[in-house]
Amino acid sequence: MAAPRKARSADNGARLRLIAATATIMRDEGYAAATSRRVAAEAGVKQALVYYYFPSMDDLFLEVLRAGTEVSLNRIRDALAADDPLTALWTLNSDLRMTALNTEFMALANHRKAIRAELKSIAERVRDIETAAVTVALRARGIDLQAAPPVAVSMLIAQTARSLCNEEAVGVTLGHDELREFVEHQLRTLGAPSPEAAHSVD
Amino acid sequence: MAAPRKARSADNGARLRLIAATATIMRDEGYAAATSRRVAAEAGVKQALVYYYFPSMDDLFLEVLRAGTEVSLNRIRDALAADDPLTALWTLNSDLRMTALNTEFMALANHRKAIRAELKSIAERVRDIETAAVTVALRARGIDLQAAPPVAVSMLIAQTARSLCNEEAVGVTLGHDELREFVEHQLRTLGAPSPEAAHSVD
DNA sequence: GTCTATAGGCGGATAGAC
DNA sequence: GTCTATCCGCCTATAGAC
Repeated sequence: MAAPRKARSADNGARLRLIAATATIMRDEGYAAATSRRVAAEAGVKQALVYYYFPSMDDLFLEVLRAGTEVSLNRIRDALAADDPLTALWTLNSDLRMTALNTEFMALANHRKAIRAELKSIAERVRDIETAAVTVALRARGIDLQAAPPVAVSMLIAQTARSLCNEEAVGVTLGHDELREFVEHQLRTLGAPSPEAAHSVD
Repeated sequence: MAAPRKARSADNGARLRLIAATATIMRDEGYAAATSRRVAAEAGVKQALVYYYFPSMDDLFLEVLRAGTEVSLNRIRDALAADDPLTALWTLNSDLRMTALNTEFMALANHRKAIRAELKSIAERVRDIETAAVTVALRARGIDLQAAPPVAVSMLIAQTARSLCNEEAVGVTLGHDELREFVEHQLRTLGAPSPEAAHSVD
């Protein structure tokens, strides 16, 4: 917090470049490769500057996580405003680009308290947003919310999509076509709001 | 391969202790903490001995993975031989003990070819075993295997259980009760082999 | 099979000049 | 705000004694 945050004063964007560089290296080579020297080089600055902006490397990792959060949350909110929130949820969590970085942070979170707390907070915000969208969608389809709690349906869709991405990232694809087809079939079946339910919402 | 494998000759179990020590440290502090010095200390030997048994630290990581494989596969096979394979699959993958180590290896696999290949091979063997058990269970329940492909059902159950564990490991529990209850309700519904199906198998 | 010793490098972090 | 220079520790890996 001692380091400048929004102070766009004399800073040439080095802070932002450092955050972006760290994310890139973590994604491509793992958190262990994201050293102060490597991220500085990637950002085009000298190593000591890292410690001008961030008290320690752990703080930098935390900032990488925070920087991605608002962007992600907005993407999620936008996507879930679409016609079919259930399919949107599936597509959203099938995005392979975030997978590697997520895995790194999960691994980090297992051993660093600050990362764990931040990740928990983010995960819960995401879940709240996704569950809200699913609630609306299920209600519009006339589905009994007691029998199929929106939060459970939301998690099922999102976690399944993520699991497929995680596996794909390490080259495992056995059964993926079948599971994708199965899920997408269920989504199509639930696809359109049922007529009688549409009335009951009026 | 130059290092002794099953040579129980004059070795006091140092090799096995090194593998166990590495697993412990990876689980507790992450793969980056599993250095030759730390694992040697944990195993009660000197650092250089690590390089007598393993050409490099990466090779040691690989051996940790391999050592766990046979144990795990047997556990899985045993569990799935139970009365209710679907519930067994759910319980099996809800085991919190393996979670942290799995996460470490997933992260490692994203950046090391040898680990990735080994993990892929293991994952596919596990999937084959689990799918076989699910196939039998679904058939016994008279479920249409075209509409619900065993590999998809198997993945859905296993991956959902694992996702819950992964989240729990970082302290996220929002919605877990609802999802567990939902899944377990579905499992109960599918619980007993249906009478007519039982006949059709005769 | 296990050790001591060491080479040579990279790591986090700080002091202080500009 | 960015740099140079530096401290000091830990790392992987090897050589060679016992």
